[in-house]
Amino acid sequence: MAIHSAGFGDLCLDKENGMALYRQLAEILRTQIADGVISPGRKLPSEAELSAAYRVNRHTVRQAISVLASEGLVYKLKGSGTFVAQPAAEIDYRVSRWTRFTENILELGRRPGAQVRRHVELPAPVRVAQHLGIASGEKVAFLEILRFVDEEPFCLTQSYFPVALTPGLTAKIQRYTSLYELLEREYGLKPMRTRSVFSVEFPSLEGAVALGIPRNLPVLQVESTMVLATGQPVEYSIGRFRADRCKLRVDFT
Amino acid sequence: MAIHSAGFGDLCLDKENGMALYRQLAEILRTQIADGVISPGRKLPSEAELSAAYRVNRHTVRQAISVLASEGLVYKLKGSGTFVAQPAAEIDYRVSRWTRFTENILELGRRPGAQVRRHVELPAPVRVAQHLGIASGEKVAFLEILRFVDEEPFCLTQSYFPVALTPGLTAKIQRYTSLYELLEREYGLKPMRTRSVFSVEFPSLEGAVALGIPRNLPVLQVESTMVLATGQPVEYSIGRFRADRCKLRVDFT
DNA sequence: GAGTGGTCTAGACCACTTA
DNA sequence: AAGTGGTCTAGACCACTCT
Repeated sequence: MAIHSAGFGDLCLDKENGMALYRQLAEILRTQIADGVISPGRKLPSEAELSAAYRVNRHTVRQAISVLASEGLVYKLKGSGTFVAQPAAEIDYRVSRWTRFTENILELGRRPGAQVRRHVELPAPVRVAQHLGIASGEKVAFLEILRFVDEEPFCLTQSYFPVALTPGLTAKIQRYTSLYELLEREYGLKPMRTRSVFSVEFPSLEGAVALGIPRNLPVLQVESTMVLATGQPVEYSIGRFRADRCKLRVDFT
Repeated sequence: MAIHSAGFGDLCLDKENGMALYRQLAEILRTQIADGVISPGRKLPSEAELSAAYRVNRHTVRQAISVLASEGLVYKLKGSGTFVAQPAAEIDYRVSRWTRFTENILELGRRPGAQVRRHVELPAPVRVAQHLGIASGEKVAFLEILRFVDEEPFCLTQSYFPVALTPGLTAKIQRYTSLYELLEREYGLKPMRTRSVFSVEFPSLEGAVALGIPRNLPVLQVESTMVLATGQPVEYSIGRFRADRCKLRVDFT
């Protein structure tokens, strides 16, 4: 493949100005991406091409690209090339007492989706038991759901429910697209969010694969506790959101 | 300097098992750190030592260490060495309608601190004007404050106030340790948080230096709008928290 | 001055994708 | 089969820190 871009002479990098070559190259590429010289989804020149064009070693090129990759600005496909990431139209996701994923996304005029990856009953781990106000080891229903917006992975959620409140939950989940529709129709439960804790974490290997991001891209994690009108805890969940796709908004009304 | 650690033979890395050498080495180091074999604050063996001990090239060692560095597990000091990061005792920071930094930290039994890095009046940028409900270009007081917990950088906050509501703010700020004490005593204002937007961002160069973190470590960003009892916006702020030091908690009471 | 991490080059082999 | 990124080695020079 030929290099289409004009201006790929060799004048560009300056060995004397004190800034490392790879930083200079990263800056050039960052600017070209920002300016749309290489548009989202398009392939960057290969490492060999950049190496030749800027007259630096291929490893120096790799170092430059790795900077951009660690910021999520580009992504690499083995054997295929390095591509400019989609600008990740940001989703303004509301977190409040009553908001639920499906309605939240529909209100934004986008298509919500979900895939149940795991559904089992298990003894409550200590941490989960504490949040649910039950004895450690008591049975809980565990759900792991990967959620999509416009068919793109958006967040991976692990939820725990006391089996006492939601008997048979793991069996019924496949028949619904919305978790909260299920809770209301099958059990007459209307959980209310009572606490959310926001933090930045790096995904597990499995989580990264599910969300379609590299392990070195951080996720926005939200631990939430849901209760009934009586105050009894009904759900403890850990949601891991793709940090490049959303901001989480809380309104203190 | 001699190598103190026992067990630094050469048996460890397996070239055949398919996992890259640098990943294997990263895993070994990660485990040693987790197990306390190398305790926080202590120096890792130098790149040259690791290279010799595990019989791999120094670049392979660097690649392994860079994995850990990008997770904030270790940090490097030029000319000095690579060190295990402090486990960063996590701070449970409450975000609510009325909570303020100083009280928040005092309640946790820790020492709050602050340093005003910038205080100027300037014409409101578009974005700021929108949030404050004023005309773009109208005068606002701009404050940049670096906050500490136990003398360690904790968050960097940029705040904007309409000058009309807080005349002379930038001149008075140096006389107070708590911003909200100032607002109440000098202007009789009791701002209430009405909205917070949480996201993950990478720090600017300057921000990274102030917070004492590398640029490739993400920060937890919180954009907040504060209003008076009348509903009039009085402050728009962007706080960037060290993600390794805190979780932000919201209670929906 | 010795030791450290930071940067750059050169060359090699591999597994994977694409055609 | 050709091209791509992934990994590893070897050797070099630098600026910085420590003592």
